[in-house]
Order: sequence, then structure tokens, then C-alpha cells
Amino acid sequence: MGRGKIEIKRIENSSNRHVTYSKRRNGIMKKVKEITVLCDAHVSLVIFASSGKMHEYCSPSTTLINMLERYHKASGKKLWDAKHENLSKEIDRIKKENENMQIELRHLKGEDITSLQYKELIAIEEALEIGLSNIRNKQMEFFKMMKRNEQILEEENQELMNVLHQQELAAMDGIVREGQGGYHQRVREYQPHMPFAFRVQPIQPNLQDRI
Amino acid sequence: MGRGKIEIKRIENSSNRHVTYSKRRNGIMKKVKEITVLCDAHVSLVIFASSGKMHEYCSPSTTLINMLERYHKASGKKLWDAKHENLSKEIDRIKKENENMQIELRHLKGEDITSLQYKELIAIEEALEIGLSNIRNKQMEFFKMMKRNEQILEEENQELMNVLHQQELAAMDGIVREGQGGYHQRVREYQPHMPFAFRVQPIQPNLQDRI
DNA sequence: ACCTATTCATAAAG
DNA sequence: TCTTTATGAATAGGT
Repeated sequence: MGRGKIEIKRIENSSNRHVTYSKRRNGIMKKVKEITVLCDAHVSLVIFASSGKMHEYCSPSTTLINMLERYHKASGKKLWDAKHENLSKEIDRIKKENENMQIELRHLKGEDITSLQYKELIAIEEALEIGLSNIRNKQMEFFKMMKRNEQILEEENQELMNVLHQQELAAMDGIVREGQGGYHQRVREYQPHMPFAFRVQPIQPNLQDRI
Repeated sequence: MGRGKIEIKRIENSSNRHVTYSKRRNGIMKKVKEITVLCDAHVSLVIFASSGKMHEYCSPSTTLINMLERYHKASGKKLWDAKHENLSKEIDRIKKENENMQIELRHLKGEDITSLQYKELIAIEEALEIGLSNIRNKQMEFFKMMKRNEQILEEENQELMNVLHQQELAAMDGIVREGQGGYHQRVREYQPHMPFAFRVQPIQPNLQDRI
């Protein structure tokens, strides 16, 4: 393509070589830009003239660094030193960690649990139980209070029953030996552990609403 | 250069685009090889097709790594450090993401919640509540049962107190008018709502252990 | 740098 | 994908 065909071998004439270099370099640059536009290609081109002068082209949609990264992935050739490889490995490691946490989070939120084993479900349940300990502690207070109330009532109840029983016996006895009034004393002996009005009340009156 | 002139813009016809890509890529490769030989140039060319497939050329007298090092020196752009920096940034980004998830996990587990806002606590509580709906249902059963027990006991207690009071009055009356036995009937009238032994018991006897 | 004869690259079609 | 071929593009060598 020119006035004469040329053999593809080093151009010995320095001047000619440099002229040809410039011309062909421009031609290549143009072609490279064209293929980028025409075909959605990503191109990275770096040329050093024998003089040492550098020219480069990189498709506008990317960067040289990006291209090299893709090159790394595509070819498997290690362009990076050990340091970079370590960083890459750390990224992979953290991403893996990330993924695991994502899964754990989902599980705690009750998502994606259909495929879980029984043991895993148990573990998640335990984690949730720990998480709700604050709420549960509040509930526990309420629980204990109710239990205390109940116990007091039960004891009182029992005692009242006893007193009643005693009275019956005394009354039966009183029919035979009247006028003794023995049970009067017994009745007076009984004192409720505390008046109802002063009994311990739920600290959280709205607990029912919250449940 | 062909049967017709074409405008330099993306070739919409996919088939044509791929054909043109192959042809022009080969053309560029050839030109690049030629300039390498003719002009003692050092060339590095990396092309990615839109499909992702990669082709590369590197002048035989050098390597890509060597080219990049020369690039580094010639342009002053730090490819390694830039790459390093990018990796570091990504690590930071992922670590940040990681940290956020860690925090969320901790919160769900009830840890580090002292500094939370009310709304955040509500959100966490809601998440936990959804996860623990089963357990809460069981607790609810137990709650209702205890409340029932307590109410029954209170009523019973009240009634016993009433009976006792009546007895006292009757007894006082009996001192004046002996032998009437009016209160005997009253005492017999009272029946506990149910024997203690048959009262409703916690469905979950081990609830205390689990709390 | 420009010119231009000539070769080369390639678009479209088979 | 490969070949063909008409045509536009690139460029070698000269000025």
C-alpha cells in the first residue's frame, strides 16, 4: 500500500523508519478507535517507539487498570506481585465472610430457613432467645410477681380453709358443750398476710398490650 | 474500504458486528506485528470483544509486565500503586459493609444496644418478634393460664373471707341467742370452685427452666 | 508535511 | 466461518 510493496522486516534507514513508525502508529490508533466504536470492543494499546517515546490508547469506557484486571482474570497470568495477590485473597475472604453474615442475618430474621437442618434451627432459636433476653427479663419480673401473688393467695386460701375447718369442728363441739366460744379466739387469730389493696401489683400494667 | 463506505458508529446488526470485529481485530494484529518488525517498536495490545473474549499481542522482545513497568516510568501513572489503592479501597468498602452487618447481628443478639435510639430498638424488636413468634405463642398460653389461676384464687379467697366474716357475725349473734346453729348451714354452703389438686396446671412445667 | 500511485483492508454478498 | 470481490483506506516513496 504505497508506491511499492515493502518487505516486513526492520527498516534500516533511520529516517524512513521513523516516518513509517509515525504513519503506521497513527493508522493503528485510528483502527483501534474504530473497532472500539464499531464493535463495542475494549482496547488497550501501548506502543514504545525505538526512541523510547510512548503512545497509548485505551477505550473510553474503561481504564488501563481495569483492562489489566480483566486480563488477569481472563488469562490467569499473574501481573500482580504477591502483595496484590494477598489483597485479592483478603477481598475474597471478606466477601465470603460477608456472605455468611448475610445468611445468618436472614436466618435470624426467619428468612430462607426452609432448607435448614433441625440442629441449625435449634441454634438460631437459641440465638434469638438470647437476643430477646431483655424483653424476657421484663417478662420474668412480671412472671415472678404473679407467682408470688399466687403463692400468697394459695397459702392464705389454705389457711382460711383450715380456719374454716377448725370452726366447723369447734361448732360441732359447741353443739355438745355450748357457751365455750373457743373458736372465737381462733377466728380472731387469723390475719391475712396483707390487705389486698397493698398487694404487689404488676410493674407493667400494660404488659398485656405489649404481648 | 469495502463494497461501501461505513460510518464509524456502533454496528447494530449483531452478526455484522461480530464479523467486522474479527476482521478488524486481525487487521490490527497484523499492523501491530508489522510495526513491531518494521520500526523496532514495542507494542502491547489487549482487546476484549463485547462478548468478553480476550485477544492480546505483545512484541516478542518484551513482556506485558515489562511494558507496564515502562509505562509506569514513562507516564508517571502508578499502575501498581493505583491497583493497590483500588484493592485497598474495595477492602475498606467490604469491611465497612461487614462491620454494619456485624453490628446488626449483635443488635439482634441483644448486644451493644445501650446506645441505640428508640426507633432502632423498635425495629430490632420487630425483627426479633417475627423470628420468635412461635415461642411467644407458647408463653402466651402460659400467661393466660396463670392469670386464670390467679383470678380463680382471688375469687375463692374473697369468698372464703366473706364466709369467715359471716361466721364471725353469726358467732357473735350465737353468743346472744345460743343453740340456733345458723352458721352451720352457711359453712356447709361454701364449696371451693374446685379442689386444688384438679386446678389447671402449667402446660409447660419446665417454663421456669427455659426462662 | 503533502502528494499520489499503489497496495492493503475490508464490507457485503455468496 | 471461509471465500470472493468491489471499493475505500492506508501508506511508501518522492517532493
